[in-house]
Amino acid sequence: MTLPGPGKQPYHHGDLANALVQAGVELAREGGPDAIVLREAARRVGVSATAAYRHFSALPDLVEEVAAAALSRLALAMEAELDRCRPTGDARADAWTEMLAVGRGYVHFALAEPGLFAVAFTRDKPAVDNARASGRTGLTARDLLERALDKMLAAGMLSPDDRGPASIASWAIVHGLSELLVGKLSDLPAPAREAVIEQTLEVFGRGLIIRE
Amino acid sequence: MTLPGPGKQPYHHGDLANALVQAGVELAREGGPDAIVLREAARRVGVSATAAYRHFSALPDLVEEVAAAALSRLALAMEAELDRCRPTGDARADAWTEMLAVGRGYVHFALAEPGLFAVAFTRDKPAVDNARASGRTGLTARDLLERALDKMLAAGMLSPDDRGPASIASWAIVHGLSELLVGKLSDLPAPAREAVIEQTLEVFGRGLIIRE
DNA sequence: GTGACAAGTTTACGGCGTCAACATCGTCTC
DNA sequence: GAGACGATGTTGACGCCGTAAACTTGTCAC
Repeated sequence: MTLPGPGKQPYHHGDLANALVQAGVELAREGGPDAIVLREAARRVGVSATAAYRHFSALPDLVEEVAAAALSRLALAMEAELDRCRPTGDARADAWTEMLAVGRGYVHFALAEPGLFAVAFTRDKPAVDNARASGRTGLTARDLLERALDKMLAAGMLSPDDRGPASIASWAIVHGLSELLVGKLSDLPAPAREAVIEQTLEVFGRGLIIRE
Repeated sequence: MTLPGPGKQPYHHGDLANALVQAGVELAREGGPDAIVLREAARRVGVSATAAYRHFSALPDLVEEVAAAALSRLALAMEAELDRCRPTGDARADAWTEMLAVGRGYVHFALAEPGLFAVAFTRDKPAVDNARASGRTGLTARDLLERALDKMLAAGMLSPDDRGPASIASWAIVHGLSELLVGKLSDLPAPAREAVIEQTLEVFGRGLIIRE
């Protein structure tokens, strides 16, 4: 024992559940969903392999928590991108700027944190509590997208008939673009990647915006 | 031993590599990428656990083969959807019909075979040989998409300036829609799902097609 | 025939998720 | 205070997984 004083760790951790989720997030960042390994998370927290079972019924439970944290970080990244928008007063321009920011935030998060992004959309759990999956403003990634679409609608640049379809279509375009850039198109050099993102969002926007 | 006659299996399998890939495809159908388990594939083929190592350097090798097979099936599904198109002679209408068929084939395959679809886009292998990943006509899923876009271009309904961006944008919209419908939106009832697919493709198409 | 090589087998190792049994702590009651 | 008790961690064990090493069986070339 090298550290005297209060260094001796107590028998009980105190906040093991959160610590394990935190470790799980780190593992997910390093290697995606499959890298979330119960024994390794426990090891990193400095606790025995089976201690996690006092807080999670099994591994998928922990993965679900990590997924919620990942979704929250996605929302935070989108909010950060939104913060960089400076409104001009032109409702139409501002609405589209917000829509672009939301989309860019989504895709850039996927590129910056591919492991977390993959965990966030791991499909083997039914539903995630929205409260834990949200960002600073309490809104989820999807909420942020819906809000941008509502502003486009309010600005008269989106047909009411399109409001419904636009919801899933917008999500699909940013999600698909993210998955492709992180996966099959992962060898695109960064500059080309940025161009692709802008062009894709623009082409998609033309389908939404009412031609005047 | 209950079966007499020629039932005694030979020491050498004869076509073990293919048999293992076939078993891997079946496992992937049942449970996605994580369900591809070497020992189980060997068990199903009736061979010892380590026999696979005579044909694959390790598990990721087998997964890669399964992924190629899955991509091939995706292309086949898209070709089948294309076969149902009856050309009208109107180049513009036919081009868009083909585009829709390609997109529908993509999304419907994902919904019909979510496990294979997930394996096809598992991201931990660099590249897949296009020959093995193609369908009946020797074209990959992406090739089929590009061909539809070329026809739209030839029919004058797609601006040459958009031809480049349209490539990835189209892929992104069908891919993102597939991932969402199989994942986070998996509880959508089938009829609503079909409506979403049609509406999404239509909204996206409006962004591509030159407004006359 | 015999020797080399390809293809399958057995055995073994460490890592994983998980269960059952045991240990330690704070807390609540008398 | 004393002691019971529930929540939290630990140890040990089990079966499954991927993989490596050494051995066995079949085939074909000479």
